[in-house]
Amino acid sequence: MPIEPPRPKSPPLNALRTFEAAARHGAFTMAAEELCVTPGAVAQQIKNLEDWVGAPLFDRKAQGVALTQLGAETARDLTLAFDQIGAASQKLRLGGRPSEVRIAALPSVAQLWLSPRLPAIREAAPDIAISVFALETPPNMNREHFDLGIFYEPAEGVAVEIDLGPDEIFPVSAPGVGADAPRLFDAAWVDDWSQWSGAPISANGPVFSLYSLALAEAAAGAGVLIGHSHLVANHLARGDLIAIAERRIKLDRSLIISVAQKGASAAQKVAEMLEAS
Amino acid sequence: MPIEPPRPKSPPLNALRTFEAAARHGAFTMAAEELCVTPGAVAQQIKNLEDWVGAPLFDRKAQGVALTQLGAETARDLTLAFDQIGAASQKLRLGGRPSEVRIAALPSVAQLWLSPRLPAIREAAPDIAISVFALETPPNMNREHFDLGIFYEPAEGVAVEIDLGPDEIFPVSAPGVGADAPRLFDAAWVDDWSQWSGAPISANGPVFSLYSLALAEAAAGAGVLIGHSHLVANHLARGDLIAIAERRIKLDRSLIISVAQKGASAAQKVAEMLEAS
DNA sequence: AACACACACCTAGATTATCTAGGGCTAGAT
DNA sequence: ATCTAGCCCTAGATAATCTAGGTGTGTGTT
Repeated sequence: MPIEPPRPKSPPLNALRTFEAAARHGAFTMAAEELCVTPGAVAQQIKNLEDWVGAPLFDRKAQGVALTQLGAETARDLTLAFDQIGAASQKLRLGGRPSEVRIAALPSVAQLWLSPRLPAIREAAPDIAISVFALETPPNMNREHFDLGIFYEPAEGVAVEIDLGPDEIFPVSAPGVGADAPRLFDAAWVDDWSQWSGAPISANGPVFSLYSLALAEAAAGAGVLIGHSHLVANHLARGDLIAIAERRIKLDRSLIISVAQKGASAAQKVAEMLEAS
Repeated sequence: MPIEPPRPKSPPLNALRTFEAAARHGAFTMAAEELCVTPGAVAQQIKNLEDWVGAPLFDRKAQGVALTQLGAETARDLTLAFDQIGAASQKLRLGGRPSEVRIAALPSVAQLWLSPRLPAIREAAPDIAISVFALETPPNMNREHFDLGIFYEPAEGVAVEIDLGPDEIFPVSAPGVGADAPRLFDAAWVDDWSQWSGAPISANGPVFSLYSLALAEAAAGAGVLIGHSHLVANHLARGDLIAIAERRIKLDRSLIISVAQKGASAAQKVAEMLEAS
């Protein structure tokens, strides 16, 4: 029997991916967030890779990390390579389920802007299966497999961006609730009141971790909330809420639909229907 | 506390690598060999990936497998991407240990051709650490991390190839051993006698799984062996063995030094020293 | 026609690789 | 001075991956 001599082992693939993410973000914690693991796991993977390489890839600076020269030189190559793998696996997924469209959106956008528009789209294109994922931060479309993103900031690695107009804020409340009612706050947008009034206002009223919760409370007459134009349009149209001041502040950001791939017909179709609605 | 919604999982990286290898070879068994795992493991990984994709990537043909259209379209992209990753991790390894040179060679070549030349090289370049791996088949230099390969066939993914001249075969034996002594055979080259004589000769004498073993036996007077020019040169020069016939057959292959990367200075240096010796 | 062969599939059990949890450290911010 | 953010470490738990051995199906050989 011919003996098969042991071959030297290949580099650990997952460690390379982890390293790439850490290098791109410049911090283990953020890489961990992207990869949905704990920072400790990232540290371990990078240590693995450094052992395999035989040299450090990051300088540990006690306050964050910094790439060594070797690490920086390789990180760019790896980013390109993993982007390519991401694109290839997107292609695979699209090939396997051509009529599935995955939408990533801010939780509030998903619930208050996207959700009301979905029934019409499902009716117009019943063959398209639409999945919605609520995400706090826009995904990197080269890595995470979404077809559409709807956020107030552009996502990374995107083919097409559709601007749905700027975000305007103004106070809203249920009809009959006075301007002296308690101020409601959203945990992610605690500065809304400050931005609208131009003066610092601390969150001394009820705070909600979901904007849609705060909005529901406002509609129930619990107080005054800063409305975001795209998100309160439906309530205003129905009369559940009314604007209680003339002043509207146009924020320096728009609601943006990001389309991951130009060729994906189903996703493109859904994006166009969303834009038109 | 803000809830972190679960994100859809990325594609399994190792499954992609396995798929790429299987697609490149067109067979699970060969992919398994390249990846140093059992064929069952390959089948499982590919099944994993097919489950993730939601569509088959291979048509199982009972005698081997064939790529589906979707599989074929993606395989090329993945090959490029993994080549890029291979290059990047080569770079990492070279950056970490710039003076290490890994040589892959046929076992017989490693022992009979390379080994005698190493002491001089180590002396001429003592700062270079040379590792030698005996491999039955040439590696794909894009994937497995060798700097030099020495085989009778070119390796894949190679930057430079140095031809050391054709392989010539002729019978050799210890001095005083007649042409009527038993014929010795090497398991991997059982056809040597047939090729030299031009007539089929079955392996009816002692067979050795390593050519260097057969050669040692021949030198000890156990019989006549077909000598390969590069591998018996040392024994001929020392007089341990002599050619017992005028007839030399020039085989349609050369001993080739493959250099993985043009830039790798240490590897290039070693290759040049080997060529010159 | 009967046989062995090559190839891939499946399942269960074992083995690794990987992750989480919790505690410690350092430097900059409050 | 204390707090916070970010990274390190270790041990134990979890999940991914591999091996082993048996099955089925075409192909080539006797």
